[in-house]
Amino acid sequence: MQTSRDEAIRKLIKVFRTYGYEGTTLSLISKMTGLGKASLYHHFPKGKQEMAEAVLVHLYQMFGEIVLKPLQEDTLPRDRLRGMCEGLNQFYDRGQAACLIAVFSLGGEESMFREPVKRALQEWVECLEKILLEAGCDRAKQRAEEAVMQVQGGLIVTQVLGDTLPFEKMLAELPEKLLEGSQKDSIMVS
Amino acid sequence: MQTSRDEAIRKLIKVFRTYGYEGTTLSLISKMTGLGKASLYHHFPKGKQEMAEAVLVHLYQMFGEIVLKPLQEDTLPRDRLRGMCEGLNQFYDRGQAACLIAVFSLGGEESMFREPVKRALQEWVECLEKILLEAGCDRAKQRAEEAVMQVQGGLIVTQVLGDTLPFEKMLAELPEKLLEGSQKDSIMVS
DNA sequence: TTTAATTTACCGAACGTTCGGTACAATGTC
DNA sequence: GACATTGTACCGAACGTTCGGTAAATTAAA
Repeated sequence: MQTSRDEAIRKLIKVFRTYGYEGTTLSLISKMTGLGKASLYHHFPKGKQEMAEAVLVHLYQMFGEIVLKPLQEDTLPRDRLRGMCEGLNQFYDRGQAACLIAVFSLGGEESMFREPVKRALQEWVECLEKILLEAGCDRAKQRAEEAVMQVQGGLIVTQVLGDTLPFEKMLAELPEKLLEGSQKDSIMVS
Repeated sequence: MQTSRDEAIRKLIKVFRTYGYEGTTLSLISKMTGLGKASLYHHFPKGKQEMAEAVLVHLYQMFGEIVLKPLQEDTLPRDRLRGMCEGLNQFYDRGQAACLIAVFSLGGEESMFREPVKRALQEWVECLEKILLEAGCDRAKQRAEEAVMQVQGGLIVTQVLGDTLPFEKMLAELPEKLLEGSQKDSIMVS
């Protein structure tokens, strides 16, 4: 049955996000999913690595749906950015859920997730850059990168401090800040 | 004294920064330091945990010296912030070196480094906030938190993309951006 | 000042445990 | 009966840690 695997993946997401790849053990997975080793290896024959890959794919699709999709809508750039920020707040559970891009970036050169993680990050930056160019922003790529930095760092700060407020505040102001000084969407300070 | 404890710590820093706590094995440590396992236990009787703690303490002191100290100088707020950014660029090797605050934030509640890491982050935010208040900034705490987010996220982006440029650009603009709209240190846009 | 005693720094081998992974029989479901 | 799913027992490898012991430096006693 397909549900079982998808259901397992949904639970696996939390484990890998919380403990990282090396910190996630099979017994931990077994405990958190309620599945025995045999069941896990039935659904993921290649073992732990396949589980992590499945989680990565699942989150990648979710990210596209929840965060990137609002950027493709046919509305004002500012509204699209707001849509993305709402998506980010949901996707990262108000900053409480770690980003696998950050978590799986550990391990130096020999990490097996470097490339897909890098591509995902680049895609995000490019999507943002496109909107900012469209809105007439200068240094669009730099702005896009800095927005991604802000979000990634926001996740860390949130988790370390155990407070979701800074993350949500930051997200709320991100669209305005990104468009600051843009030509087609200028802000008049009262 | 052939290999001092401090010398070992200096080499341990890179290992823990690169591989995280769980990803750092004793054999890896042994290889990177050139010390046998028993020698490591001679310098750090409590083992891996003590090594990580020693690294944490060492980096904490270094951070205070290189990053926080410039904030206490007797100059203009903007110059102090510039000093901090120079310190950050050095401390994080242009964004190539991970921050243990982020790396050791993994592991959920049961992580043994949560508290010291949290305190270090709070101290950083408070130092920044003080400067921003002094400079007459509104929402000083929020600005301070967002600056820390920017730096933390910048490290992740740098390491994932393998490009130090975005991090250095971000640092270069951080002081101006932080003081934007402040009363005592306003910026005249030409 | 020689020498004996102690401490310091270091090592590889081995410990018990847990790791990720496998084999296979037993169960459930159609 | 066929096939997906699971529980149990088990594997070699790697984990963090401890062991017994060596070589050299330091200290103490003669």
